[in-house]
Amino acid sequence: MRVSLKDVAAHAGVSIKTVSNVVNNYQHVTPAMRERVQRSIDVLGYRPNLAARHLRKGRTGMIALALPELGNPYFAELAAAVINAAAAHDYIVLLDHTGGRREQELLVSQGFRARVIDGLILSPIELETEDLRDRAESVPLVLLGERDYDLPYDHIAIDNVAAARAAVRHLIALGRREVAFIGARRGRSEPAQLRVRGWREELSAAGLPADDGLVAATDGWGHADGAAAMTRILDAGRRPDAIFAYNDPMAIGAMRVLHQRGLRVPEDIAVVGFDDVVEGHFGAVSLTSVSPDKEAIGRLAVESVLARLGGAAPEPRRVWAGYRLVERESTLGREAPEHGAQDRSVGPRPAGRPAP
Amino acid sequence: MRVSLKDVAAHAGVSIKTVSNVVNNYQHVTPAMRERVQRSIDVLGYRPNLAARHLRKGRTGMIALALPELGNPYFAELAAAVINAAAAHDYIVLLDHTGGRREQELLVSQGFRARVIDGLILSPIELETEDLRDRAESVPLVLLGERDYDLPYDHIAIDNVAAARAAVRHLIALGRREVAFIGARRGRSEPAQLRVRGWREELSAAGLPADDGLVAATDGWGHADGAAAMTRILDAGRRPDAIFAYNDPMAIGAMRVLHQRGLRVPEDIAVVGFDDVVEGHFGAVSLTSVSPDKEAIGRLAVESVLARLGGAAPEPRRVWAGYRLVERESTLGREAPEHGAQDRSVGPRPAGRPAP
DNA sequence: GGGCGGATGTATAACGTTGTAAAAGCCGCC
DNA sequence: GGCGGCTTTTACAACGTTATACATCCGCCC
Repeated sequence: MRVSLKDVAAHAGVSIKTVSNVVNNYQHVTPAMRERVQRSIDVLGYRPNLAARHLRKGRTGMIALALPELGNPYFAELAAAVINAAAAHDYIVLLDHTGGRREQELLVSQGFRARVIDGLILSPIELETEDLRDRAESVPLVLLGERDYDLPYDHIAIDNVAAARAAVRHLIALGRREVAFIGARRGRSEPAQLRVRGWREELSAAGLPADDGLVAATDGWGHADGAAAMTRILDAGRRPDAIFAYNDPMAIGAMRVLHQRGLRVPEDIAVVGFDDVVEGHFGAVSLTSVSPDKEAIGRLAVESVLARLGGAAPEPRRVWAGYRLVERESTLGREAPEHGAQDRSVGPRPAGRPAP
Repeated sequence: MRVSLKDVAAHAGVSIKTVSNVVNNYQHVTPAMRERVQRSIDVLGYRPNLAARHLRKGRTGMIALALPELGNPYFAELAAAVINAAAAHDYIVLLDHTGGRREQELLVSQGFRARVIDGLILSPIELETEDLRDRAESVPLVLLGERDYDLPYDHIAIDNVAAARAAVRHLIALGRREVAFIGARRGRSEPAQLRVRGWREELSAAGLPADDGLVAATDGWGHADGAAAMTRILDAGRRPDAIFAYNDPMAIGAMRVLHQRGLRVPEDIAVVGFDDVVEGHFGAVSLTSVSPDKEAIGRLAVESVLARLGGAAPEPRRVWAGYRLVERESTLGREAPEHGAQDRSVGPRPAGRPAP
């Protein structure tokens, strides 16, 4: 059986609490005593029982991170960032995936999946404001991502409208005049709304068309959805000279269709994605993309959750992490594609802390 | 504060244990009593404290899954499979990433990262047999992946040698005569060894060259490593007519280099990857790949861990999950690339349970 | 030398749950 | 009516930890 404080105490000939004091680095322990106890700890191979500690302290040392899906590399990279940030605070992350389904998101937000957690970081897709309004759950919640809620929860995101505008501005600066948007989700009120808005605003500001025929709604947000949307646009007879996609997988799916139709990227059609996932760096044509500062998002999310532990209730705040537009071959201007070229950054890097 | 069994008991006018019995669906509770207690539970909104339950029962209901990295979509998809399989047994998964570094893997295998778990599923990269031999940790361990250990732990994997042979056989059947291997890790004894062996065996069996000049060792296993390896092969003056890569990201990195050098896939060089990640389906040239049955691997891993809980110690076993070779454009034969073509399966689907 | 205060160690009671054993209630039967 | 055998409920003791309050020790000052 596992060795407990009691065993160590017996072995060292001291009280249980003294051992506990050593384990917890309590200040008033003589060096001699500390060493003596430590020796017993080492000999017996004592390791604290976290369940007991949790019970006693009322905290578990774990936070949950609920993402739509792990298959999307953006979320996988984000998860890695959160895990690292949490580890820096001696916190463990419990990962959950909702599939972006409202039902699952609701379940998670109400704590049914994991009732062992001190806090929850949730990246919702379909969840509506009302779903969260009557959340009868005391576990602190921090929201992530593009959805825009008017609710008393911390929300970490990049400025999606500004980022989308930067992407479209870049396309316009290249001389593109007909910029299609791929990926506003079909039949949903909110998601992708901010990126569509940025797209529309920037085009309007430049006096360019932003009609509905240029927006391709989709059911999901994967490669296949991007490919389907691109197919639909072309089959409808439109020939945009630029694409702005909701995320990188959709952009990549769209580029495959363009390739198959014999359209050249970027000569015939320039493409910009969103998320800057590694996959986009290594296609036959590398992908220009909006690159959110994932490290910052992860760090800020963890800090926000932890700041609300133990009943502390700071004013809810919206935190903006940084982003930048990374230009690659899919939007190259006149110059020939150059292998090994440095990434160039463009556009604002607002709020949050500066990226490393 | 949160409501406990005691509060419910007081509210319902019964003993604590009776409430506990209701919560746990204990058999001998009269319907009347059950309803009365249930009503109090509902009114007060009672939810069990898992920390206390864990302390009492000695189990936590959590298993850890330690993977090299989440950024690789194969591992992300595998993680999703494990999470689902665990959920089916009311188990929660705690995800950890080791970066494939021996030090981290050692730490995880010895339970230093998370000491709250009932079991551990570990996918090692650098860990050596000796590292595990003197593991002084009572938490059940199940191994995943290509490494081949002679140790008393369950090991879930596909038959890497056979799978590699199937991939190379496919290339040979297409008439390819010079098949390079990308991705044997540099300076390591074991990893990728099985896939290299399968590659070598199949080539030898066909009387084709399998010399060291056709093997490109790499430091990592990402896109960039694949690209670098491909560059090195070409710069060394070799002109293989086929590539077998350790995994899909490396294959994709290699294909980008081929594209930049003006070599056509599959006409000049056919490419086969390993893992069948979604990303490979949507490149300009879609990627033929060995597709392990990730669902089965996840399910088998969870079942193996859970079977060892509570001191049960079944005979250690090696379990083989199924796989198949999915042909796509990167190895198309004479036919022109055909959009929307059905995936074709080739090769064995051994052991494990059949895939759905 | 008695008292005082800070530093150090200890006994005990929680935290919320479940297993054990015993008590209480119920039934039919002699 | 009492008794055995069942079902249902209860009391109590763990599980391993930490917080609280108290006991002890030491040196120091008046």
